[in-house]
Amino acid sequence: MCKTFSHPKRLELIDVLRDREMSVGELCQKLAISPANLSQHLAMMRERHVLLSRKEGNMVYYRIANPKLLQAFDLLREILFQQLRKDAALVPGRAARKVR
Amino acid sequence: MCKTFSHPKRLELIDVLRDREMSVGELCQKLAISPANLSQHLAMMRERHVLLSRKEGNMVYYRIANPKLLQAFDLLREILFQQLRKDAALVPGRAARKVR
DNA sequence: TAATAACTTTAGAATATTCTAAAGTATCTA
DNA sequence: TAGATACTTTAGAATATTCTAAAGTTATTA
Repeated sequence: MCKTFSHPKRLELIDVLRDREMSVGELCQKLAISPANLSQHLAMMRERHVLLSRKEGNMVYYRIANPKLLQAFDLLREILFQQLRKDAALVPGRAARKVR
Repeated sequence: MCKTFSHPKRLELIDVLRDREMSVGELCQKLAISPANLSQHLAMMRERHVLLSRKEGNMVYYRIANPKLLQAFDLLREILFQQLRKDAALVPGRAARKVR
């Protein structure tokens, strides 16, 4: 499952699907990626139960399978921001500036 | 940072370091992996601020940099177990058995 | 101070992932 | 029903990751 998170476009995918499901066409535009390549990423995330898909007529809609995934990602994001604040504090010219 | 999680030995590393720091030698035994290879994984995780290291005499001790990482992993683990329960419920012969 | 122990680094071979282009499958519309 | 739309699949080339073996550090011990 964690392999699903090791590609920037796939992380973007999770972020973009955070609030609502989207069709492959929409995702294709948002991510600026070829349909074939997008479809491969989507298939892989679906097989690993990270995304769910639903077909409606001509179009296929994808959504995040489990809301806990978003909770986990919010925690990881917090870690990242904490780290960025620490790193910024170490840059001499900006040591005094509080990054909030 | 998420690339850090895309290799089974690195996930094992996080799991093994959950409760306490460990020396490279100890980790090498626990994970059954060559020192050189382990050192590469450790270096990569340290550079990405997932692990911290501390040198004491001859030995180097590694630990998890941020406890929130463990929270995030517990959430992912829950997702995985929820999924396993769903999958088990779909196997005909075991449909009636409650997996708890 | 020479030898050893505990790690790390480097280079390159082995392996895995990712992307592109072309062909394929449903579904819809004129 | 022919063509178009929306997406998927396949094959293989391009790229990235991982591992192994050998050499390199640093600290300890005889």
